[in-house]
Amino acid sequence: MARVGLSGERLVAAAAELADEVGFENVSLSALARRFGVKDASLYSHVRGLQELRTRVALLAGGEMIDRIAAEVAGRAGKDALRAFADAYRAYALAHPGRYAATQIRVDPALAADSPAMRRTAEITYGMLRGYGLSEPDLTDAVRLLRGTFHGYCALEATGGFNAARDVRASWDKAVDALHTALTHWPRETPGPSGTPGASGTPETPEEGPAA
Amino acid sequence: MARVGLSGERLVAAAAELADEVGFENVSLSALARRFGVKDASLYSHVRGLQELRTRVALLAGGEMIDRIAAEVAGRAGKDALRAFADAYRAYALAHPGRYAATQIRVDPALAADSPAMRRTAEITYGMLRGYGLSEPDLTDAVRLLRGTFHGYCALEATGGFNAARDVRASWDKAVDALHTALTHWPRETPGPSGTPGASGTPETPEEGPAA
DNA sequence: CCCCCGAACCTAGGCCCTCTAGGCAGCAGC
DNA sequence: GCTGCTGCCTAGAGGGCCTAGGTTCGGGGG
Repeated sequence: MARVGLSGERLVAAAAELADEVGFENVSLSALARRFGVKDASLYSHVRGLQELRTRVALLAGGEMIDRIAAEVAGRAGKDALRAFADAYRAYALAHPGRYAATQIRVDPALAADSPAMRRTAEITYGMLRGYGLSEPDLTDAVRLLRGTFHGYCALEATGGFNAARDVRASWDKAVDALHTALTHWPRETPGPSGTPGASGTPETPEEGPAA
Repeated sequence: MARVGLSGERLVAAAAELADEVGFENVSLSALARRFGVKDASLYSHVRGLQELRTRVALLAGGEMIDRIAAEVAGRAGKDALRAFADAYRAYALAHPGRYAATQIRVDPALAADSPAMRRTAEITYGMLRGYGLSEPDLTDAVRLLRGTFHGYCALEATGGFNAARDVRASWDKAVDALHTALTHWPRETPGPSGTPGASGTPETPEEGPAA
């Protein structure tokens, strides 16, 4: 039979495309094999199974996403950087819903920890926040707030959670503005009576990026 | 054979429990039937299929969730109400991960629109924001920001997205504080040159709740 | 009390999916 | 041209969703 020239990379790339078309949870090895004109059992020489395929798509998408974000954030600071980050994030999530969904799966922390995408994401996120003059643990708290808001907003928008007539893009701009004011007026530790312990230590393990 | 006494309600309730145990995406009709000591084909007299089961679990969970939230928010206003809402939201999401995941699936908008849970969620959310003195379209924008942040934060926490050593609960408190300051310093329309149209009309279709 | 009828549960089977075991054929190097 | 690796194959087990049609249980009317 004519050899198609399968490889792990080609499978992962095709799976990412398929995910954007039919949804991440609907990518199946069968469908992927069909797309290559090949039997599903043939894929197992290149990919250990569905799970490995999924995590490889997740890492691919995480890398793509942080590259786009980094390109937009580069050279900007403060509110400009925040807006660039936010818009690039949302643009990727909307343009590549399947890949974006992939970035949200649970991945073996050890495997994720030494993925370059994660390291880059952490660097860029923390770097973007440096202009706001926060220090640990507020930095980590702010990163979590941003990641949560960006993800939740895009997830709700993608699943049709926003039904009101209001334009989503305009709402998004306002949300980013609101996050900016939240960051500039960040609730500092007011040393009240018996304040929280709040270990203001070193960065330790930085918060990671979308490819969790 | 001994009749087990199946019914749509019992199936949905059991599916919700199963979802909390094994994850929402892992509830299968087969597993549900097994749990009742019954063949999977027997479930089709009570439930049209997997999809209907899922959306019924989603509506159940949405109702439970907004009930808990309403109980906590009742009698509070301003920042107290926000904190009560947020904490009840997160508590439900962490205590019932499967049910919570169910609330995030895409549901037929027509079906969702006349679900009492959705109406209640919209009422309570908008009511909670009334103290911040916002008017449309800022109200809708603020609702979207809150929903996005709450959902994204809980989703990331649930899927293990927060790896840093920082206590998540403390981060959450800070995030809610930050949202409060964002709401109190909400970016108003500064009528600059050629400002956005910004139809400041009536509430129209209010934003709906977690049971999207 | 009995019968009867509808509902509750069953078996059988089709289709799709994942994954394993083992076979054959095309391409590289000798 | 031969050899051997490996890319792709067939065969098959196991599970999930769902339909069609059979059987038996339980309650209500005669």
